[in-house]
Amino acid sequence: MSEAEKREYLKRTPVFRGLSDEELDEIVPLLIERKLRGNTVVFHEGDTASAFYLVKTGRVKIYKVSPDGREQVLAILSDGQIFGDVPTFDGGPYPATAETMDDTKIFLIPREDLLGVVRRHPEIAIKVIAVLGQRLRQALELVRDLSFKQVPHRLAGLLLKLADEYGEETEKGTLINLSLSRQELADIVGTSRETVTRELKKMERNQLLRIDRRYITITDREGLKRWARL
Amino acid sequence: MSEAEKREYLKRTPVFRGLSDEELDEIVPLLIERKLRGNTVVFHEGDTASAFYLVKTGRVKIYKVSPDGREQVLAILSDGQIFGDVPTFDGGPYPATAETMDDTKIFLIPREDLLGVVRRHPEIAIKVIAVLGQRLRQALELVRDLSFKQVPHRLAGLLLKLADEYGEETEKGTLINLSLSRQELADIVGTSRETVTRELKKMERNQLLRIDRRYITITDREGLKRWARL
DNA sequence: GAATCAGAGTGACGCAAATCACAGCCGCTC
DNA sequence: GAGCGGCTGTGATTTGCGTCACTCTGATTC
Repeated sequence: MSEAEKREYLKRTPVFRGLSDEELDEIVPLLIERKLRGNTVVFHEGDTASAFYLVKTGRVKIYKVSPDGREQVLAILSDGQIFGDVPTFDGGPYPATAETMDDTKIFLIPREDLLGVVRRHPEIAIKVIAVLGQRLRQALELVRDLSFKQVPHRLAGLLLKLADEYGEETEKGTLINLSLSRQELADIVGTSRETVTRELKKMERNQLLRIDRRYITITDREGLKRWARL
Repeated sequence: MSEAEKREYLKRTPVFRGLSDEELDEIVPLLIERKLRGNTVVFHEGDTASAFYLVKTGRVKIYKVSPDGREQVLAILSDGQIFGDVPTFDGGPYPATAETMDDTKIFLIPREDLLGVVRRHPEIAIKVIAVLGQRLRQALELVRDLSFKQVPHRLAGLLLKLADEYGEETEKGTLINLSLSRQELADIVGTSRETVTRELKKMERNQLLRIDRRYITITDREGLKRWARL
């Protein structure tokens, strides 16, 4: 990938957006490109931070694991999104595990290099604050959902969010263009595979959506919103 | 409160710690002191941020409310701790409600004033990042607990945390020197009042602690840790 | 086309914890 | 001291959902 392309890429990124070309030229040489197969762990929760990551192509999931192996997904990241930011800046361990979901291209910037850049351009710190604030809001929304909403509502809410982010309009309704297994849906919502199956069926029976294998088409968005109690 | 006292106070605060006296002198005049009775709402979730707060005396709880009035407490803050930071820096609405638990003295700094200070002293931004990182880790721990642990373990974990933060050693064990009602404990752990009662009794029966009204003394810390599956 | 295997659907069952419904129990004030 | 209102403790009941134990489906490989 050429320098110029990398620069263009950085401009689409939440932390480096809005920097001048000269500033970006300082960052570009720090980018290290990596290709990863699907289901590759980038780092484990608890590892000490060595780098800051950016997703180029493919999807990366960030999750916590319970002692008995259950997963709670915190975020699924794709093009232009960053991860491993918190530990890079505060020096602590990664608070969750990061794993690729498909074949993926990522960039990484070694921690020390990035800290140098931020020291030289403190205005980046303001952007970082914005990103962390965003993350924190997200995390608190998850807390609210886990604490107050029951599974069917959380699931419906997830589908609506996925439709917004990855939806594609068809004559039947909004097709969620993101191939997730029942287990993956369960890990996001915080429930079991079986319950996802059952609740999806229930929604289908209520004419809210249509299921075809892994593809879900939302046919009644308003109804689904009511179902989600949103 | 005198200027000098305010300066000393700021030095004990996570964001302003480590600043020079001259820098602090710039901040001191921005501090506005407020006395609040117990159970006073400082701001509601969703309000647009007008200021940044610091706790002087008393306790402030930060929490989310469900549509039917249940509360999930995110943090209980006391001397020297700050709140309302995220929205102050990213300009969004407050992500949760803040309410005093007793008669309280707080300081506030209007948003615009604080942003001015940070613009003039970008090194504060680094501190802010550290605080947000800390908050985010905390929030993710809460997610983990809600998602993976069941109520008895969460409750035991809370007691251990309270013992660390507010504990006082006695000959009987560690007395938790913080008067919380069953309902408040329930709101922190994310359960019901009745369940807290029952689970506390269960721990008392198992010789892990002693209950005297609102005062809990932990008599077997190791046992309690095992109970918490920590 | 048989064999294999991961993912998906389904029913039965059990259990943690919420909810409901009361009955004490302090600390108030009048 | 009677009455009152906010916290507690307690049993009975309900329920949401996880778990278990299968079967079924549709790819993939031989």
